[in-house]
This record gives sequence, C-alpha cells and structure tokens, in this order.
Amino acid sequence: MQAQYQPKTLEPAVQKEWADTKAFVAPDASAKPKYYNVGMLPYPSGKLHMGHVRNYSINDALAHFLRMKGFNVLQPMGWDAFGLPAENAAMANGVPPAKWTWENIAYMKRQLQSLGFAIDWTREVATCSPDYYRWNQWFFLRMREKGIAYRKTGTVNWDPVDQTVLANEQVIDGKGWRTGATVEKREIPMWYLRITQYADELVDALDGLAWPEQVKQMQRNWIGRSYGVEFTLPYAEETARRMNDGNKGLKVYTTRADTIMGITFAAVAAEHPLAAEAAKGNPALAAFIEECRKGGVMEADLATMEKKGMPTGLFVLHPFTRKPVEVWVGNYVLMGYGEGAVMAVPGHDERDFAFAKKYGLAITQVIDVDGQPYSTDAWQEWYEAPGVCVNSGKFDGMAQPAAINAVAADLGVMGLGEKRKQFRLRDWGISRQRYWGTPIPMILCPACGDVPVPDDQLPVVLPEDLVPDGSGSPLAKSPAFYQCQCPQCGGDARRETDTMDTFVDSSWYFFRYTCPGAKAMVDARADYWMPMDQYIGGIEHAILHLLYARFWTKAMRDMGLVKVDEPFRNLLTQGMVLNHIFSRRTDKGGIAYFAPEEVEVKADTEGKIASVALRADGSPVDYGGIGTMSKSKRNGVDPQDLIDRYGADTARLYVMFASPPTDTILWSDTSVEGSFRFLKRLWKLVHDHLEAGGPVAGRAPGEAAKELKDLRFKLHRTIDKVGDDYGRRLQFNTAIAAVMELLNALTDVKDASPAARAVAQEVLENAVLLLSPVVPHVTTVLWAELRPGTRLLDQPWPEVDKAALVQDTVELVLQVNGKLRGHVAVPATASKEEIEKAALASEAAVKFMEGKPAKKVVVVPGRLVNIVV
RNA sequence: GCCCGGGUGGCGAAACCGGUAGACGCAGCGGGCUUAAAACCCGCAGCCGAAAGGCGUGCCGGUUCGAAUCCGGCCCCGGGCACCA
Repeated sequence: MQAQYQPKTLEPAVQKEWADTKAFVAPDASAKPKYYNVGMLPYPSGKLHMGHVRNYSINDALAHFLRMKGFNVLQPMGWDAFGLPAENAAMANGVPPAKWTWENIAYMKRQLQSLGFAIDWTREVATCSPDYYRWNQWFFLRMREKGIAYRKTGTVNWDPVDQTVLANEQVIDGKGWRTGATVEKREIPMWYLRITQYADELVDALDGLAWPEQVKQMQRNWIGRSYGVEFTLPYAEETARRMNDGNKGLKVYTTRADTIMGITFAAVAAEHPLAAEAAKGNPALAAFIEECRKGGVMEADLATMEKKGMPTGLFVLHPFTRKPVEVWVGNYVLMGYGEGAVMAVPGHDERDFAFAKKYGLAITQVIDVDGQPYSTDAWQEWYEAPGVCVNSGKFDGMAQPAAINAVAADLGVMGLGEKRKQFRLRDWGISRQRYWGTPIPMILCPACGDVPVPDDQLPVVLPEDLVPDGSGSPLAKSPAFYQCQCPQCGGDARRETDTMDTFVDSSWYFFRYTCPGAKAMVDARADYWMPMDQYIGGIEHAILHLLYARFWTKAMRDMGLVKVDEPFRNLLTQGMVLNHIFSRRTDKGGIAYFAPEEVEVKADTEGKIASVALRADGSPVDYGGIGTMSKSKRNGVDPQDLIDRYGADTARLYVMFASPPTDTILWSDTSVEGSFRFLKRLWKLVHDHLEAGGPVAGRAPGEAAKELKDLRFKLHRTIDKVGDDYGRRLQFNTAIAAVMELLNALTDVKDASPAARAVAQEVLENAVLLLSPVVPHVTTVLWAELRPGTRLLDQPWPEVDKAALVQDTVELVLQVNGKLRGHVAVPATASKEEIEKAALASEAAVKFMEGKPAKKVVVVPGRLVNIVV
C-alpha cells in the first residue's frame, strides 16, 4: 500500500472504475425498495459554486447511505438551461445564448463528474433541448383546452428608453439597470395558469407532507386562504351616472366585516376605472395617477414606499347608513389584487390609520377590546385585535365572529354582498417577452383569433442563432420565426413571440428523469419512481418553485398522466452559502458588481469592513453587505481551486463538516486544511495498521482488556450515532465529528497485541464504511486494502453490536442547587434511591451542602443528580 | 412593509425531549522531530482571577430544583415577496 494519500491519482482511477462498471445506473425495476433522490437542478451559469457542491454532496451522501441500506437508488442530474443570464451573457459577449449555455453545461458536467457524485447520467435533462420543452408546449395546450391556461392583461416593468420589459432584478431603485431611466408600469396581455383553482388542495395537502414546518408555513401564508365578506359600496347618484358601467357600485373584499361601521373612506388603485373616470376634467388627479405609474411592480417596493393618495371627488354610499363615503386613489392599492378597491377603516387598520392621519380623514373607533381607552392620537397594536362592536348601531355588543355573520347576513338581504373565501395566491403569469425560453405554442390569426399550434407541429422550435440587444424580444423582430400560416384558415398569421417562465421548466423535470426517451411527456416508469423520496435544494425555493411544481404535478394527475398527488415526499431545504458583495453605481445610474478577488478590503479595529478599493486602479468600491452567492452579484466561489488543490473528497468533506445542511453559512475556506489533514490521517492509520502485519480477519476470542472493551463501546456507539445522523437527522457535521473522535480514541490505544490489532481492524473497517458516503473515493481504495478482493460498493451499512454497548457503571453529574459540583459513579442498574444515597454520601455533596439538610433531590437516570438545600 | 429562519469562544460549530455549555475542527500558543522549512507527533486553550471561586449562549424580563433550549418584549443578520433562478 502507498504510504502517501494522493487524491490526484486516486480519484480519477476510482471514478473510471465506477464509469466502467456503470455503478450508478439505476434499473427501472428491482426487488429492492426504490429510493428516488434529487437535488434541485442547477442553472448552467458557467461554473459550479459552493452552494452546488454543498447541495449535491448532501444528496450524494444520502444516495450512498441508502444504497448501503439496501435500496435501489436513483440520483439523476439535469440543467435548468433557459433563462435571463444567457441573454445577458449574449449581450455582453455577442455569443448566442444557446452556444453559451451548452458550453457551460459541458464544463459544469465535467466539474460534477470530477466531484465523483453517484449520478445516473443516462437520464440527464437539459430544459433548453427541444425534446424537453416540446412537452412544456404540449401540456400548455392541454391546460388551455381545460381552461387552466388563459389570457388576460398583466402589469410589467417597462423601460421607456430601451423600449423593453424588465425583470424585477433589472430594476434598481425604480430605475432600469442599463439605462438608468425611471421604470414605468405597463399593462400587456399575458398567458396565465389557473393555479388558484388548486389553492384549496395546495394548502390542505401540506398537512400530510414530511416537509420542514417552516416551509409549509411559508406556503400556507403565501396561498393565504381567508374567509371574508365581499360586498358592494353602492355608487352615489353622480358617481353612478358618470361610471355608467353596469355595476351597482364599488366591489370590495374584507376579512374584517365586523369593522364595517368604521368605514370613513374607500380607496382604489390608480389603474381602477373609477380613478380614470374621476381624472377626466381633473388635471391634478390625472397627474397623480400618472405619478403612480412610475416605478416598478415589485411588491417589496410598493409596500415600503410612502403611502400617498388623492380624493377623486366621487362618492359611494355606506351600505348601512347610506351616508356618502369619498373614494380616494391610493398608491398602495394594487389593481391585480382582489378588486383593486378597498374599504378603509382607519380606526382598526394600521395602514388606513396612517393614511387618514396624513390627509386629515375621520377616524372612528368601532371595536372595543377589554375597555381599553382609544385615542386617535397614535396607533396602538390592540386596535387591530378582535373585540366587541361599539358605535356600530344594531351590531353593538357583538363579538367578532357573530358580528361578521350578522353583517354578511344583512348585506345578503340587501343584495349587496355575501361571505366569500379568498386567496392571497394569484394566478401564475407565464408569459415572458424574452428570447431564451420555451416558445408559447400559439398563433394569432387576424381571422380566427388565438389558434393553438397543432400537436403534430410540435415542438415550436426556438431558433438558436439569435443574439438579443437589450431592446425588446429578438423573436418579435425575427420574421423567420413569427411569420406563419393559420392552422385553421391557412391565411397569413403571426406566431406568439412570448416565451414561458423558466419555472415551467423546473415544474416537472423530475418526472422526465424517470423516463428518458419516452415518446410521451411521461410513461409508466414515472409510476415506479415517483413520488420522489428526497428532494434537496436551497431555502430560497421554499415558495415559488416548490409551489409551482406541486401545482403542475396535480394538473398532470388530473390529466391522467401520473398517479401521484404530491411530487416530493421529503424535503430538505439547505441554507444559503453567503459571501461579501461589492458593487458600484455606474454613471448611467445602473449598478456594477465586483468579485471579491477584484477588490482590496480594509478593516477597522473591530474587524468590520471600513473601506474597499478596486485592485486594478485603487478606485473606491461600495461594500454591499453579505448575500447569497450568485452570478449576477459576482460573489460566487468556484470550487475548482479546492478540487485542484486537495481533491474532491476534501472539498466534499469540508462542506459537509462545516455546518448542518440547513444552516446559512458565510463562505470561508480557512479550515479546508483540517479536512485534508483528517483524510491524510485516516490514510496513515490504515497504512500503519496494515504495515504492522496485514489485514486481520475476525474478532479475537476471549475476554478483552478494559481499554479494548471501551474502544469497542465507542465504535458501536459511533456506528449507531452516524446511522441516526445520516438517516434520521440528515445532519452530517456531527456524524463526521463522531468518526474523528473514534479515530482519536483508536490513536490513544498503544497496544500491538493480536487482540488489539483485531479491534483496530474492526474500527478502521467501520470508520471507512461510515465515512464512505461523504468521501467515497479514498474509502473505496482503503477498503480494498483492508479487505483485499472485496469492493466497498458491495458492502452493506454496518450493524451495531449490542453486546458491545453494555456498560457496568455510569457516571452521573452531581449538582448542588443546580450548579455542577462533581461526579458520582454508580452501577448501571442502580435504583433512584441508591443513586440518591450515593450522591448524598459523595465528598462533593458533603462539601457544598455545608451541613444544611437536603430539601429535595432530583434524580435524572443516566444523567444527573441535583441536590437542593 | 409583510411572511419564514437565525444570533453560543478569535472562527466554523456541538449540546437531538428542559439536565455537565463549548464535543469535533480551524486559527493561536508551548514543546518534540528536522541543518532548516514543510509535513507529522505531544500538550495548552470561553472570559475574569494567583487560587478558591465567580461570570458567561444578541439585549431586557419571566417560568423552573435546573433554561442556549420554554414564555413575553426588544435589537441585529439572512431568505422570500410572484419577471434572478
């Protein structure tokens, strides 16, 4: 056996053996139970970053562990290959997105392979390949037939200079990222998917999922099912005349119908028809509405901006008092939300309260909570709490649920409203005015209207040679793409040039992995592998991706394509890998990012970052705090340096040992040395053991010395713990630490007897098995040395020897008044009374009780004794 | 702003169900080996204190024989907010 641990030669050799034996190709049928294990597919941004290494190292450890536990494991991989970065790269370098993407895929695949992940590459999926996205198109048409896909207008960010739609990411402080122009809202027609039709099931089914509670809670809140009252505020006479829209009044929705008598005004969105009507002949209002168009559509921006409003001069009537209520235009009311109009009860809604204070509108208390004194001077938390109606006429004295029922009933009698369930969740807008995505398979015919592309003409292939220039969609400027004949009438028509949201691609790729080459979207093989047993990916996907994939699965089920209700049985959301962000505003008002290695950081005396300068020319750079590693912020760390220097096993061991998978981690490579050192140590231990007399077969007979018994105790406790950490806790740092402790204990035993050598062999073999899911290369080689003629890949997970875990005495912690004062050793079988007696008689107890009698003695078996005096 | 997490030595962390705070590792310090360096090996190490001991898990308060862990309030950091993926 080689004396030196040499990952550079060892790892490629082991990888070649795996490839030659097709070690990780999973059969679609097996006598073993199946285990389908997927990491969220990466976007091919160019290079892997540490977040990927972390993600797939966790997946891979589980894949190996479950294989050793006797499962037929499938671990596939693919590429989320459509998206904006390819277009940005194309604009920067003039390279078509397709070429850039395929090159990135080739490079990143080599990186994944060099990390030695146990991936079944025969099932690889790239979402930009026509073989894949044709099924996006096919399924879109099926959804359209069922009314799940439909068209309506939606609001987008519009850059008036580049004449193009911007992604939220491309809007910085309300300005376009390239032009610096103030972004505007613009209404355009878009395709939507009726996810709200599944809202009830999406929220109810969460209860049955073995997902982190945190993620389920986020999804529940996001879907936001509420039971409220929808009602109409009737138009006042002049308003009805001017609106002349066939509606009786302004429709609003509220979950707080019990506060209805506190309405002092109403508010509508700037895009609301009532606002438009009111603006006629009111230049100030028209200017305000125009003002509201400025800025993007991001919810976070809308929620934090200053609440502004203006009266319309139009009135609606309070449904009960018939008193006029003035309608205001508010910049915080969203048109895409409910009806685009809200009732305002400043007495009991914090946002309305602030608005009323600002514009001097009336504030009325209509809810009493335990008689607390109400004042309009300042908002208090309890104003929003449920209570009892006051100043509410016939509703006075009613508690919240009764009041809501009574209000709804009365509104019903008047024909003005009723109870209604509502969701915060909105339908999924999938149209993108971009090039690098799945073409939406529709044709717009001047004679026939919207006409679907016939199935036999799918896929609508995306041309791969276009280069976007930042102003509008290249497809919309490419007659070769959009000119076509109407499939119905044969006349000249125009192809839809919008492409699909890339979340469509990632909503069902895990089905496609299960049936590569299927002639349909999926085939029966999906029924074998699905539902997925373990899904692992970043916490940033807790809502959107996971919700869309759940919806898509249910839509496929209802179309009879698959049998599962839910795609992901178990979910592990890994924490983000963060790094420092350095940026600078450009002279155009945009923003430019710099990689950490491009800047020089100076810290103040407390170690905080004080100043940053560009290495190239010393010019100042802004410190942007810390954030997720991403290509757009240029703060990703390429693992290749680590792999080149230390090998794949060290890189994997390092990311797994650094923290529990769900923790957010701030990137630092200072302790990589330690992981490398540990593998060298493991190698040396095996080497020295074998040099001293070769492998030992079997256990030594007879009663072992205490030292060896203790070592075997430690070994089997470690096997138990590591199995629990991998299988139940999905926590790897503690498992690795436990094996480190075990090897430290082995080193402490200085005994070269045959009995000791036999125990050492047992310890080393098991340590190799326990570590093999994390560091499969080095353990493959070490196993072959320890057990010549056998393969690590054929070994089952080790069994705990229960006999080795039997102990004669246990040491308990001794506390006096809750403070640690010593230890007391008792027989493992001692009763509570015997433990108490031994504790009270101990030297430490006598000393710290200072002669006082024990008031109480708490005994926790196997743990501690606490004497209270 | 709203929803969801997190905060423990110089650093990454451990403590799984309320029971020894800091396992394991990094960096550091002392020693060994070496002509020297690297590598490797042994030892020390939360803070204050000579010691006895005291203090200590973001901050303030509470429950408990006992709190990093449970409860109330606050501060800071991260993720998401529907066109980044």
